[in-house]
Amino acid sequence: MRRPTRHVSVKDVAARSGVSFQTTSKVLNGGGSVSDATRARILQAASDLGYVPNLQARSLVMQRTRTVGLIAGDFSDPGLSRSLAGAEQEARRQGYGLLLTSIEPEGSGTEYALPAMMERRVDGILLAAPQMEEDAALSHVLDPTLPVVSLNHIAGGSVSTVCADDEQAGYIATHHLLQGGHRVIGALAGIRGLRLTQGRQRGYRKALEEAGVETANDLVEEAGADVAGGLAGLPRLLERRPDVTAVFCHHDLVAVGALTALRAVGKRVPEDCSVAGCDGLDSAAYTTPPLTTVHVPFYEIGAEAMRLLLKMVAGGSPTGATVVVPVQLIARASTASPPGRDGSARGPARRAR
Amino acid sequence: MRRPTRHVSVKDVAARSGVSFQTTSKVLNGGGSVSDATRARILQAASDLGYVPNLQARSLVMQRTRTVGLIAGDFSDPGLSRSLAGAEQEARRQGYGLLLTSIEPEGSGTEYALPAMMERRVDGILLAAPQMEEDAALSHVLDPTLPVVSLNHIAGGSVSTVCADDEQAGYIATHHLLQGGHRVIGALAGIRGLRLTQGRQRGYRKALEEAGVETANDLVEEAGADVAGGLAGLPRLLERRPDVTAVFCHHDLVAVGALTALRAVGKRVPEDCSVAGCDGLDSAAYTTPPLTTVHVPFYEIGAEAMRLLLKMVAGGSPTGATVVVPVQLIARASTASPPGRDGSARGPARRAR
DNA sequence: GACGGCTGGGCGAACGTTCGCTTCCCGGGC
DNA sequence: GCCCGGGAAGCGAACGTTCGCCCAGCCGTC
Repeated sequence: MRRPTRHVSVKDVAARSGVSFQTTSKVLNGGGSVSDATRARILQAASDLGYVPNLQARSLVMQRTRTVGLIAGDFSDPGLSRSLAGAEQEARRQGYGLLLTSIEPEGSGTEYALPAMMERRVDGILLAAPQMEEDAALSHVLDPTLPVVSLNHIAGGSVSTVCADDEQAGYIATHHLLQGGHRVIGALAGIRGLRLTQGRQRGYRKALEEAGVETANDLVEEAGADVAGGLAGLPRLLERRPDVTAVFCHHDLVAVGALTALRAVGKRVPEDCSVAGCDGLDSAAYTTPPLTTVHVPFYEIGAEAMRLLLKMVAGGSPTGATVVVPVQLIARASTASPPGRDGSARGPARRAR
Repeated sequence: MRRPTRHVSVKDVAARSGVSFQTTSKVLNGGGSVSDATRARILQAASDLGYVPNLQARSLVMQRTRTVGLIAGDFSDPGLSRSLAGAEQEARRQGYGLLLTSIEPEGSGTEYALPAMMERRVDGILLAAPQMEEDAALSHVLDPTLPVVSLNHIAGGSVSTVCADDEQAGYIATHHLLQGGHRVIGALAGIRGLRLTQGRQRGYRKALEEAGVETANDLVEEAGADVAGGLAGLPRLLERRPDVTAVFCHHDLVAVGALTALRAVGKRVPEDCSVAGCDGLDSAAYTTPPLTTVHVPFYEIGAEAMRLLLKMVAGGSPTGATVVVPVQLIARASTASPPGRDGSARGPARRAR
């Protein structure tokens, strides 16, 4: 079952240029003191033969693979796939390979993904799977000497994370609605238990409390993170609280569902009800009406996480700082003043933060 | 710069169980004739020590890495990211690692991506980057002994590909519009030069020709593959041909842009103009109105491509069959009969295929 | 003229595996 | 009592690198 053709190795190059293979190695790595003549000869031979260094062998002696692992959740998730793009780009920029695994929605990655990465001796691991937040055992099974960065909070707290300022996200979206004059603002919350959801929810409540308006529990409805969740969640919310004039959705996809659901019950957006999303997906710009949202720089988060990870790899330290990335409001046409109020966007509720 | 902690190797396990490391290796790989007693002792020692085999070292002697490379274009592209998911899942199922690189929109991948994979001695490469179609040099620089499968056509023709039946896609979308009674059907074509675009365009023309309706060049407008393309392309088309009553968009994202653009000029969909997309993105179900589209099984395409690649890897043969995957129409509310015609969806234009 | 330093290059070892072959020992058959 | 067969384990080599150390020659210097 061996591959039929042998690759050309340093020894082949050495034989062709009449030196020892160790000297060849020196030359090919730029080091050592070798005369210009032999250097040229070796380089020539290498290019003649089409020599490609074998990183496996190099890794063996160097004890580092210049490869990092990335354990991802569902990369159909647009946010995650942007982060992946950022991480990949940064790894590539620094000359690292990226070994990708995803884990099933139920799984924690402990059974397959982690062993697969360990066997391949990755220099570090980037975690990008929300479902890993649940797994308390994870931090035990993780090699404590291996640099790990996560885009999600990991139980145990020893893993450094890079993520968006979710509290700020919830805050500025809600604040924007308050500024518009809304006083009964519902929320379609994300996946229960996730730090992200908790953060956005905290921001939402904080904004409401600061403005001195109602923060009742029946104003928030769980809606998951996809369109179907919004489609189902909004009617439930509306049934309980028909008086809401604005809804803050933890996710843009949920907002898309909410938009559709509102249309279905005959409510106009934004005239009858405003909708604000969160995530800043590209597609949010093309809903009807275009969705007000909070832009989360997923790409930069992925890149920053990889940057941090590689710094830890280079420094040999398994722990690093935790980074929180700021977010930004993008106001569009899905939010306006509530019915029966003329549209002074800059209301008295404005607060500094 | 070496990693501070040594990993435990077979020698460590051997030392602890009092046998030679080769015997340990035998046991750990299930082979050889070893007494049950020592086998148990070795297994125990391995688990005590937390032994993790080193695939680098194994690869070195086995001459295969159980890792395949995947060179992707932009994986913010929803279709590509679905294919990626399918490919990853299949690789994982078969115990292969996946080394991921993406290439910049301009690049062909020859400069960085390919060398990076070759150095890491991947067992095969999956190509998933549309822009590689352009690069005629690619098939030369590719190691002819290395199994390669592509999701896009590769110049030179020696690379086996797995892709959707794009001609069928264009055909059934157009056919559906014809069935609705449309006779002036425009097209917003995808990225120029791509096989995918050519195929879909061919299907579009074929359906029109079979129905005996006009196939003028001024009915087709280039619109790329994203929302902005549709946003810009539709007005251009409409200006030239204000009489179109239906538009076939090569991509759902383009259709989203077209929908928005139509709304902007005061045309109702589908009453004034029908719109059909192609790709079958999830988000197409949630546009206003929900988009009629052709479902392309990206996930299965990715999985099938990986399956083919791994079969080639196992068989040691660098070439394999080319697979064309069927597609399926999903009729939704964005298509109906043209204005001034009552809505008999099953018109006389129906043809078998 | 001997010695020291520098330069160009070689050599052996190590990294962690797998694989084929040899060795040892024990039991059974003639 | 001898030989042979077979099971259990060991040994050496190889995979393709990097690294530290050594050695031979040459030049300059006192």
